[in-house]
Amino acid sequence: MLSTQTSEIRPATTATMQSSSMEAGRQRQGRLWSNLKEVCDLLHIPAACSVTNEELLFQHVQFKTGQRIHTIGQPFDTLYIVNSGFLKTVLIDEFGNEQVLSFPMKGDMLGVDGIHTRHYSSEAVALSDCDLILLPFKKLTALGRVHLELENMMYGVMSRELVREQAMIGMLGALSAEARVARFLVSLAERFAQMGYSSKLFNLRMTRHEIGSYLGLTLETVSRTLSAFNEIGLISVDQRTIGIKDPEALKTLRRLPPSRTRAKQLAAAKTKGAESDAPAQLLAAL
Amino acid sequence: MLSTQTSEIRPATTATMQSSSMEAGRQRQGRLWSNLKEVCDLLHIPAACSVTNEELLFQHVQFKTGQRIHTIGQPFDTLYIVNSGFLKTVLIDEFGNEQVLSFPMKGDMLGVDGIHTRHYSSEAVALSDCDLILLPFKKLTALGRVHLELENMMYGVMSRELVREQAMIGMLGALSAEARVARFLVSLAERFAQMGYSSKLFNLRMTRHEIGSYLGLTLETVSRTLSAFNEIGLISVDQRTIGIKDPEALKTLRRLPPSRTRAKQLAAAKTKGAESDAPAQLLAAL
DNA sequence: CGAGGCCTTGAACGAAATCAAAGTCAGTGG
DNA sequence: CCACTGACTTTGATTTCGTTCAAGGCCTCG
Repeated sequence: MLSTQTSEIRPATTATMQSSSMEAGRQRQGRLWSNLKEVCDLLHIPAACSVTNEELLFQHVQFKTGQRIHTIGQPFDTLYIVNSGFLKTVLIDEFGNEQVLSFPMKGDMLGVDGIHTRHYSSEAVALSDCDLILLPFKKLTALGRVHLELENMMYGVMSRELVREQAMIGMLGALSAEARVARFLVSLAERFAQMGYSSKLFNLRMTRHEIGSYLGLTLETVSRTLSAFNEIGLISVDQRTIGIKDPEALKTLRRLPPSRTRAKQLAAAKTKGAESDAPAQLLAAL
Repeated sequence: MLSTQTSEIRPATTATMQSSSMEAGRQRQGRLWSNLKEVCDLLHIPAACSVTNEELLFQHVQFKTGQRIHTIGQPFDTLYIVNSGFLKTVLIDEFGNEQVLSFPMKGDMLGVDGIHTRHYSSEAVALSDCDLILLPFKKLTALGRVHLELENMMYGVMSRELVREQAMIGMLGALSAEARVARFLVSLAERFAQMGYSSKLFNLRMTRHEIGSYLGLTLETVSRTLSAFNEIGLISVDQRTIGIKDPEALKTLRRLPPSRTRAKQLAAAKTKGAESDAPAQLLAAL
């Protein structure tokens, strides 16, 4: 487990990754540091950063698999950017049940929920060995007043995160189990592609239970749905190894929608009464 | 409908509300304006605002019931704060179905989702006549660099919104229909209390359909759940008038009481196990 | 007074949860 | 090296909760 966090299946740009991470940090006293430009790049913020200020450095910190980055209620003072590795963020309800909120990976920001009350409202846990960049919040806002790209970055990243959560709410509120799992796979594939890994074949970092929690489903439903996708050829599944076979079908798979589909199905059922076209019904209707 | 947006049942602090809204705006050219302090107060941001700069004014705009504040894809340039009235924000999926994301009211900020892409990613609609304060985003960030309370306010409000959405995700992912409706009522009651209205008796501003969309349920389920709460004395319901009878029970409710019909069914169907402790099951278990 | 939205309630169905039992895999220690 | 352990996954059988379909009532407004 420890050794697999960087051993993606088909790390298409291993060389690139390594060299860029060499660029992206300079060793100092056994740790790594990044400058503003590198931080902006990581966040995909178009930083017309005239000042490649080498004095403006942000420290890295490493976490091992299973370690907690921050816990609920802990006093807030720093944000984190994921430089490498995989994590989960969770809420804990009044009886200890975890609700997974996100699976942050390279380029994501952690800790924003702590700004409001000055205490983190969620918990972040490393699912693999991780390298995070520390952004002390006070320092960050002060710098933001001088380097406008940075200020812009902050607002942009927070807004982006908000939009992401809105999409999540929409998904939980409106989509069927199959559609949720399908979209989850697609978004994972896209994230991997962005990071230079293969979007066709990858390992899940999280358990079925964590996926289920994230998607508002049970682990059995997740497992069954993956098996069903496998059977109809949309993906291949072997434990945590996922192969994406038909990304387009996954993207357009959605809930057996309100009235229209149902009408069709009823009509079909009434006219025939015996023709069960199971595979077809798994696909998006309309 | 138009005349009811300010006529809350039992407007406990009508006088206060009116006088404060007199304070909070000065008439100029037929419109209202607010200064920085008033904006901060509205957002419940502790603004140790030394500079009660009267030159620093933000314009109000009024919307009538049903009017759209912004639409999806529209270019973003301003944020809004709700000074009075009730709204909904929605996503529209690829076939026109609405997914309600929030019901903003006094003190809430709108439009934050537009910062990232410079286009609004949701739509906001007035559910009653509304008075909104305009915050041109460019102007706002520029001012934030001078007035640190304002900058702080921005980060704080965005973080608060993020936390709210996280709680929403947790709710949609983990709670039963009854628990969702119960929490919805509790949070509404709390919002009304904050605004100086009664938290015991109020009118819903939205249809069952909109509530259902917000909570990830059908309108029938919402209606049935409200009726069930009414029957067991947690609330009173008459169309859109809701009376909160037992706020504590609503807050802690997990899963629903087996209704008498269900109890009957169970009794009729089963004579085997005699361990049916229906009354105890009325309250949240675990 | 009639039309159209909105709300309530019932009956039947179905998607996902729950309960249960094997099967797989990684790590551990004899 | 291999058996043991415990966490994770798959699959099947059954149950339940929420949806869907349907019908009727209520309120507002023209």
